Amino acid sequence: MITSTVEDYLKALFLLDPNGKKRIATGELAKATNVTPGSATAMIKTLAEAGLVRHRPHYGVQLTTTGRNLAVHVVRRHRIVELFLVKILGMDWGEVHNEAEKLEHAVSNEVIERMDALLGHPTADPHGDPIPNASGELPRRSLTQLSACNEGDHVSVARIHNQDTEFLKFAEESGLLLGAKITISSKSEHADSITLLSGEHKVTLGLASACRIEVEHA
Amino acid sequence: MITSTVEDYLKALFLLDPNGKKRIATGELAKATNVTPGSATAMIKTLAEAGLVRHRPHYGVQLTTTGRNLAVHVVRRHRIVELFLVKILGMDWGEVHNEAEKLEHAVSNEVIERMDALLGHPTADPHGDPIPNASGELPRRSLTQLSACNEGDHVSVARIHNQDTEFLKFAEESGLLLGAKITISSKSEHADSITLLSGEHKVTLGLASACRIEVEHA
DNA sequence: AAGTTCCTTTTGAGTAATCAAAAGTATAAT
DNA sequence: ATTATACTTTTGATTACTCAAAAGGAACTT
Repeated sequence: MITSTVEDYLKALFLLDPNGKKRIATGELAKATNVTPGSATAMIKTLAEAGLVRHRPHYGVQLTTTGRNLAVHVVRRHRIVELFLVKILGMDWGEVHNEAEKLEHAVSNEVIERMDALLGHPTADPHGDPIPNASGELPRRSLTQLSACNEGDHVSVARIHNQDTEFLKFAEESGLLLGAKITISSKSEHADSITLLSGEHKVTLGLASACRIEVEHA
Repeated sequence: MITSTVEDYLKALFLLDPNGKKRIATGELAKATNVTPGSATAMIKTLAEAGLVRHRPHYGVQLTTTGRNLAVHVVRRHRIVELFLVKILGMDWGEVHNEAEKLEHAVSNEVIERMDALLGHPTADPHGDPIPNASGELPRRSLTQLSACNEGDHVSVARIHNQDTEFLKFAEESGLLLGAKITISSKSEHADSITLLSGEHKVTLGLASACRIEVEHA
């Protein structure tokens, strides 16, 4: 039986490495799923027995094709639900992540496909995260991390890689909404910061935050 | 912690006796929740310790005010979700019950209140079952069981008390949809059946089925 | 090569739920 | 008043998780 706990572990593995190339450390998985390393080891064993992951002790773990397929559909459900909550129910994009964490395990395929149709088969959720299609394929976009942009670049915000409600509130107040057109006014590796103009707003971000924002060149 | 299993037991108790007057037998509860009597006994103990039910061994169990309050909100979530699935996502009314069984434990208050508003604060779900309001009060309607109607009565279908997908499909095909205007053409206690006219359709029902349909006099 | 550190795995124990089957209780029937 | 029946409760075991803490393995430093 695929419990919702199992779905959470699979999803975590997928999000830690969407391409399925790396080996994931037990501790990394434990951190991502908010359990102790011992719990992660135990679950990895269960997943390996079910053929959902490959595991070599003290080396690392990796999704199998079956495991990846399940994981990608959990992510699809999560992201469609998020978009649905924002677009149809009018919820705040900062609140919907936690809500979707629960719903992703409860909604059926039928409901997801109907939401998908109602939303016009979207390719990205309210944070700009790509929505896998019904066959489990991820749409490809060529995005750049904001931290990699240079002075004078004109770009638009395409993805905000941070589920923290407080950060999202800050982003919103700074005019860093999805699709916002911004100009890089200065960048300093030494000061570890980047300053940009977004409409009326002048915002300075640390590079650690800036690398969680992805942009599209105009 | 109120687990979704606890919610299911509370909901079952509520549905077995919405007014909270009767004492419910362990076996009845076990049947309603699809567990063995032993499991029900164990859970009753847990619920009693949490102050959600009153229990006297070998006598019966009853919701406390706290328990009833939780239960009524589970029912509210269930029925709003059902209506939402039919009205907004266009699903078949026969399919939505099982879907809602899962979602009732996963949707937050916030989502429910938004769905409620989107639906225009409805008072009944797709089966005609009353939707408790946000304070937990059930709307009152004076309905009659179809089985209690007499020859010549003109009534309209107001509630279908049966969650079985097959029965609902049959009802739909027989023109027994919510709001349908029907005329009782004959009734026989001996034959245990009632015959009615619904538009073009002439339908004969056993009284056992007929008492699961409630109607409103015109 | 030995030691230290960091990470992973194992072990033992707990919680929340389940079932099957044994034991107990209440009611109704003789 | 005893017995039969029908239901309820208890008991013991199982599953799917969880954690804390002990034990083990890999790799880097000296």
